[in-house]
Amino acid sequence: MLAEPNHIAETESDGLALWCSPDRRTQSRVATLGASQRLRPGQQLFAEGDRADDIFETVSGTVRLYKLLPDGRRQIIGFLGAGRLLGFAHHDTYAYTAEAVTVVTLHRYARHGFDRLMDQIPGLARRLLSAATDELRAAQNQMLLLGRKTAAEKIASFLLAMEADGGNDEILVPMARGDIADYLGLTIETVCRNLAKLKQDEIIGLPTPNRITILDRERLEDLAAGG
Amino acid sequence: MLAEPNHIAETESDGLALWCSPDRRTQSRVATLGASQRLRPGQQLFAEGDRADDIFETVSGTVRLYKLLPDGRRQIIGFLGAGRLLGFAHHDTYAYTAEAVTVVTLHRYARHGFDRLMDQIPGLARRLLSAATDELRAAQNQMLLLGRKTAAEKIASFLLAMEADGGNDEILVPMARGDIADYLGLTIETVCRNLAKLKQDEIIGLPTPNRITILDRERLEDLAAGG
DNA sequence: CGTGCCTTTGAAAGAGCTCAATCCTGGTGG
DNA sequence: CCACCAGGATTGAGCTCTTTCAAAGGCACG
Repeated sequence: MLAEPNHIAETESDGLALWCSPDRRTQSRVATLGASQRLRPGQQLFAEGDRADDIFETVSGTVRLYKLLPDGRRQIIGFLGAGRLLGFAHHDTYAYTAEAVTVVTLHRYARHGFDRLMDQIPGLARRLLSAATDELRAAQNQMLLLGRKTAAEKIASFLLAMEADGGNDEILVPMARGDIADYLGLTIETVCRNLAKLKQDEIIGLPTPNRITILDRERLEDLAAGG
Repeated sequence: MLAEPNHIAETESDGLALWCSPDRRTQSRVATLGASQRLRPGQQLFAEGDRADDIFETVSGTVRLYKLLPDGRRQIIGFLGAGRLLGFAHHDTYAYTAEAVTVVTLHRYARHGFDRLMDQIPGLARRLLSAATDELRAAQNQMLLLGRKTAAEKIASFLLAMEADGGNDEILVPMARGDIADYLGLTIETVCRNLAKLKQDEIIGLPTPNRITILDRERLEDLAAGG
């Protein structure tokens, strides 16, 4: 997956965080490659199998990445908040579909120009490698979750991973229950039931479907780890 | 995960495939960093949480990478055949445990020397990025498998992914049933039962537990895709 | 103030798991 | 050379967790 669901807040990003070089000339070279874009909820950035001509950087909003089986079963690979890169398959087609969850603003860069940049800017490839390594680690954690955690453990892990913003114990959940289910390898009903259970046990509060408060972090962390 | 289980044959690799540069001076610089090593089945290369001081390259044999939950549940992240890199977390500790499945020979490189190389050899970081991107794609496929495929579909997908060697329809399975189960998010018994079912349906042959022949590739592929 | 979508809750069904017994095979020792 | 043993593989039976199918609730939007 391309993201652990950290940093999914609705904050703005000034962009180009990954390749903002100390060199000012480089910056402008990057900037001229990009075009800004705005998407409504549900709109696609690209679909699995499309020719991968562009690379994207999110500026605000939340994006979901997913793969489908022929019969329509869906696995969400990751959610991306502000300031993340996507579309970075070095092959010729995208390996997954990317859609806006909320209103999304982003930059689009032509891949061929980007390739050139990698040769010209020393350290860029290395910084991207570092980012890819992080995503790989997140993907491995998600494999552990999908393969070996129970529904309750998955939900607890998800909530803790989503919680990365305000510092208080308030989690803003931009995506619908169906997205959470397809991210955790569950059904909508199982997600609902487990959230209801957590609420009933007074581990979380659920003022609205999209706002969750952590009431007992310790027990939530125990659950997430499989305690 | 670090690998789709292609290239798991017992073949030898001449090593350093990823950074064998056209520049001969570079080659020797790399070579002097490395030390050879031989492990018996079950021996560890490193454990999750160890200080990540070294990077490894497999030469022959099969390695398993896995993560554990506190109570012992295990998720195998990937199997590595000959000529693969591992230990390449750019953080200070390994994110998973690596163990020999078969007898394994490998090279060990000091990370700090490797970091220097990345700055000195143009294109090395970029080649590694390309490798990391491939592994990411494999990890995403595995997330789809773990989160959304049935047991039968998982087994079929696994067999097809393992089949990458001889060109004939013979699959050599170096790992035990328990490893397969922990790779697919199943139990040993479910793996056995589904293999037995495939055999009974004359889709595969099972002359010994570690040798599987594909009798009806078409039906196997249908199964793997969720048909 | 409908209408439709998302969420929540209930009841029944089923896929995969657990527990347990048996089978097979390769390595050992007599 | 052959019987014995240990560990992995296989098979069986019952059970559990999650899913499936179904029916309300609730909220936003027109």
